[in-house]
Amino acid sequence: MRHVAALAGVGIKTVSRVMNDEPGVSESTRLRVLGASQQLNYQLDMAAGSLRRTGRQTLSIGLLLPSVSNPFSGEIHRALEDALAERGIAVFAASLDDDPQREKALVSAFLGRRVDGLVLTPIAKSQAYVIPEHSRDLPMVFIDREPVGIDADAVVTDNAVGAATAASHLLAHGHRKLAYLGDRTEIQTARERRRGFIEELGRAGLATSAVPVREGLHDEESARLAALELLASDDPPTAIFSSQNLVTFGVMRALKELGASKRVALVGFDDFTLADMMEPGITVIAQHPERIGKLAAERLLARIDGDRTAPATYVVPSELILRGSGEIPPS
Amino acid sequence: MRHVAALAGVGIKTVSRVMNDEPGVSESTRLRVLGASQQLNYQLDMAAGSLRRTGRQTLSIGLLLPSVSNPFSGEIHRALEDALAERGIAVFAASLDDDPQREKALVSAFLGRRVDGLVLTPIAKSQAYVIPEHSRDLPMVFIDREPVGIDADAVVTDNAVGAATAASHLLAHGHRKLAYLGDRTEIQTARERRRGFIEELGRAGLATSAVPVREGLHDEESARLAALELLASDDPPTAIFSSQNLVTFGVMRALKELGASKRVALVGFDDFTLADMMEPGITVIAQHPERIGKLAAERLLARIDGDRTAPATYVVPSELILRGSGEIPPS
DNA sequence: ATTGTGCCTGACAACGATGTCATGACTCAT
DNA sequence: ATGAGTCATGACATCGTTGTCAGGCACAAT
Repeated sequence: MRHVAALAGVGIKTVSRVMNDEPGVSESTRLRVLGASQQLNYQLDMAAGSLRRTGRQTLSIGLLLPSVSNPFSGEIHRALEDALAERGIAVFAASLDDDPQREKALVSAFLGRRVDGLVLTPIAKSQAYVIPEHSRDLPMVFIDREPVGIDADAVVTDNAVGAATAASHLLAHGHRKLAYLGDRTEIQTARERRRGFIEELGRAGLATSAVPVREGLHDEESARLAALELLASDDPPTAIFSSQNLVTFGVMRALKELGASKRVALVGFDDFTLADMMEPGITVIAQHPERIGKLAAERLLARIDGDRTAPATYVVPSELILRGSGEIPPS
Repeated sequence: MRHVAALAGVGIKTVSRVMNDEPGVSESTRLRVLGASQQLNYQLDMAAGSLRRTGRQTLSIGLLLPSVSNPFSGEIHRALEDALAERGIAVFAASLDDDPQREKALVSAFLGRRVDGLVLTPIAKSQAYVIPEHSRDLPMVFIDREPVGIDADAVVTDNAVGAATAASHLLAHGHRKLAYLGDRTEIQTARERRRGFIEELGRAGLATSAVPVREGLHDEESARLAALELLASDDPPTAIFSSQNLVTFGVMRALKELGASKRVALVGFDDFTLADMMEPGITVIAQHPERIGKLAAERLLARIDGDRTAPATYVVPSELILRGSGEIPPS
């Protein structure tokens, strides 16, 4: 900036005024400064600026996702980015990989970079460790799962309701022998989905203790094996609910292997590309990651703008999408 | 930092030393400072630090992708992140959306944040606008496509070779009537893939002028329509090569509608989830985004560490994956 | 007693910007 | 001509940190 000032023959403060579009600079000096800055290819240093600037904003936020390569996370990321880009806010994104220690380390890395806010998918057992920052009014929105040990904004899918919808859909198609295949129970959303599914069966008068529940499935292969085992039992289910994409894929593989794709009903939680191109099409409870991202961005911006209302949890409804696999009648 | 110093009863420079693990601090003061910093929940301000620090690194880089919600981009992002995380480098990620102006604006936004390096997917017709920064030794690696108007590092897939492999694979299975469905020709990779495909047919002695080429396809629907039209012609192709995921999906839909999935051969460029679960499985030329990301990270780190060798283009080989659709013989 | 050698330690300037405030030049009404 | 008001401008302190350097202390060697 000094060089620009020298070249334009003005004080550095005047350069600062021009670069920030502040009033009180005559048109002629403005042009002179602009010319000099272009000639030197000068660009304002945002970090240095926010050091002194009142409010001290860095116009950047931190985003913690299960993995940036996960399509669901990608959609959230994209929606957030779009909402924040309008305000010139850049996004630091990082992957957690189900590692609670990484969660803390990354939060710390973002804090050290003085982000204006944090959007995070909680992984660790408790998020109490960010209480100091939260109390200091660092804007913070949790997504996908509600945080534990801290009262903060959260944006989540109606997991239990969605799973219950799946259950009642299968019941309505005449199924009485249903099975639940789910992810690890440490994951809050997995627990919620199971609860919603089982409770709905209970409301319909089914002996829920007799409903096969297979949990702890975190990849395609374990889900495939669990489904094969279930379907090979004496009294196999006529309908399966899978609580997550990878589990759904595993079940699909098992059904295909057994040639049972058109005989056993399947409803999966989470939509996925080409679900409608499968044979049959896969009926799903779709989440709306783009709405989650958008809503999270809105909440975060509101907090950044000084909203001090009590934290709340915002629920984004899921949606049942009929494609065939969920409408197969019991055999 | 002042507060920590005051609480610990030391000078701020000593606090700085402790926080940066510099030598020359007695164990007793070190503990006192550490205690005070924890009590105050103090965290170093990286931005302020790098302002003064020699080398002036911010430990953050900028990453420009077609879209963070695109799975291919997501894989690259993830591989980059993993390689950079070891050095404590954080990643600003942003989506370009095929908008050349956005490319420039985002580069500018990252420069203003004084990133230590840039990894970018070029969209604009020329990347000459970053020459000033590149000359100033700002590390820069282009991915997926080679930049125009600037001599800089690039990491790309062997697009032409991959497409040629697809062509020779189909030829080997006896096809003589092949069609090419491709993306917009403004996109360098699309042109390369077409070139590789057509040239290979030429080498095999086919009259390439007779090979139907449909380009400018950028989404499923336009690809579907193009495929339908081709297949409804007097002399329909017995094999189709699609140059990109969305185009492949469109072709798959068209084939399904016509009940021709098992009659017309199909090879797609780019792998995708569940490709093996389709009926038949879809044969593809798979790219390796994770290798692209890893290699880009390595090049960037080398540049950051002062490597001044001449810029080069690194080619990541693609891979033919047989799944059935590409092995259908001509009818 | 003096000098030298390490080791800790803190005062101070500097990084690149912005907030505050004083200054000088004008204009305009009295 | 005078005082008030407006406008453009730059000097300077400051943001939170690190680089430089000098000072003080303890201990060993002379």
